[in-house]
Amino acid sequence: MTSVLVVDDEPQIVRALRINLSARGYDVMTAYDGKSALGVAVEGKPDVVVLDLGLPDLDGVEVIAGLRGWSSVPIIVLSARTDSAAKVEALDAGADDYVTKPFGMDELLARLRAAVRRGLTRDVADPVVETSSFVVDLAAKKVRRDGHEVHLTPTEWGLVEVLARNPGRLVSQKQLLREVWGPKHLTESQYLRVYFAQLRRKLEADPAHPRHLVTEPGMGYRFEL
Amino acid sequence: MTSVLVVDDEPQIVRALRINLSARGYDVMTAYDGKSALGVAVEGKPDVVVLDLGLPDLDGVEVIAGLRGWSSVPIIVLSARTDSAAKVEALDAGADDYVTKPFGMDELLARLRAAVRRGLTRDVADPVVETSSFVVDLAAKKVRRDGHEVHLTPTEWGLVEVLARNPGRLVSQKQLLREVWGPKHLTESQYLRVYFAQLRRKLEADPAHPRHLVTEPGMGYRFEL
DNA sequence: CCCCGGCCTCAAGAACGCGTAAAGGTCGGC
DNA sequence: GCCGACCTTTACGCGTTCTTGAGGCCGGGG
Repeated sequence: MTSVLVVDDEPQIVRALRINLSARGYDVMTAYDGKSALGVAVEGKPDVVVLDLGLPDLDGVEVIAGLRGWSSVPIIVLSARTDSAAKVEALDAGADDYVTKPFGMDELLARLRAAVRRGLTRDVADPVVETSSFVVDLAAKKVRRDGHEVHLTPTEWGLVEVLARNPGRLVSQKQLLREVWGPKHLTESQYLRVYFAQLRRKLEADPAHPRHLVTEPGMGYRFEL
Repeated sequence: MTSVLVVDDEPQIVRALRINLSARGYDVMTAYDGKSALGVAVEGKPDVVVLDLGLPDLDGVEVIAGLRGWSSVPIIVLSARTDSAAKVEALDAGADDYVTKPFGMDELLARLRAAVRRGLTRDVADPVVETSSFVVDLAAKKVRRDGHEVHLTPTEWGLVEVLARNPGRLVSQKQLLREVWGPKHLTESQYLRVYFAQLRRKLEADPAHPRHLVTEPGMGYRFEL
């Protein structure tokens, strides 16, 4: 599911976007000021950010810079300012697109699709992730170990998929919970413990000392190749 | 040098763009209709395409489709049509941006820079901050020293993350406490001393004389590269 | 000279998060 | 209605991490 972070201090705009985006199958996160936006972005790893420039706490350019410091997520800027100086500033700070308010929802959605499409083409790398003891085929949704196929339940596969798409990276508990169980179960970290135990029994040579499905206590999990 | 393909059937627009782009160091190619545009694109492999939609021979969407068949080069569409249907159509066909005529040259150039930037950063590595004795990978949340990975606890990582995102800059005690422990612990500067001692033991060659995790007495801490 | 504020170090108990097992609960197929 | 597969929930032992207090060091000011 594609996730969108909407940042705006006007509740009615956030509400309108949430309704429209949710109806089209996007997973919507929201923030009402710049600092919390940065926090949510770190936690949730959205696929695209819709950012209003008139935030109460931080200047829009600062928010863009804060995101660009560590992420290349597409950023679509919303603003009431129509002068080109504002557009140039935002785009040169690292924004991907600039839409002036009032905006047409159709157009925004189209620009959002364009931004997401670009973001995706970046990591359509080889759909097979391989470790020393098992192989994950992301396209076929299959896992093989010693030549034999290992049967995974839907939830187990969901976890493996998210991890295999971020090999070597630390994936936060919240991101796993959001992508596998949905945004309403962000605190059910016990699920993760139960399922990681199962996955290790199925995939690790020594489940008590996992080499590939690694826990980073207090932070998340990591898929080591 | 960055190369731009300008496609428009109005000579004065092509001329204006050629002058402006050349003056800014771009290598400019031109075409006046859709078919030759596709030919020039194949021959010249431009880094970005500026495409007018009102071409004499082909519909704009066809040109976009023709390019997208083999290339993921960024496409910026120019058009006199302001209705959202036209924008949606072009963007969904694979365009990256849509600018309505008449357009401001500053804005077009900024959107062009944004498009080129995206094209370049397509597959760069994770953002890493590097010092002479250790390496911080912000996306993977990893720290390596002498090739070996160093394990950090969540609090330790929180500090390193804030510092690494502000390399060389002085970060006040309050900012560190607020970002790692939250706004209710702004006076617990002892936490910082304890954790900086731990981090120096883990990361510095000579923990008693830190070179990278530097204390600025009475003010805060600084991450020296 | 001594005092004091700010810093570093060390250590120990409390609090937290993890892994594991096993017991309910739900759903669809037979 | 029964059964199996899967998901959710509870409970508990254990290791790690966080917090907290005490003591020592250093430099500036009285």
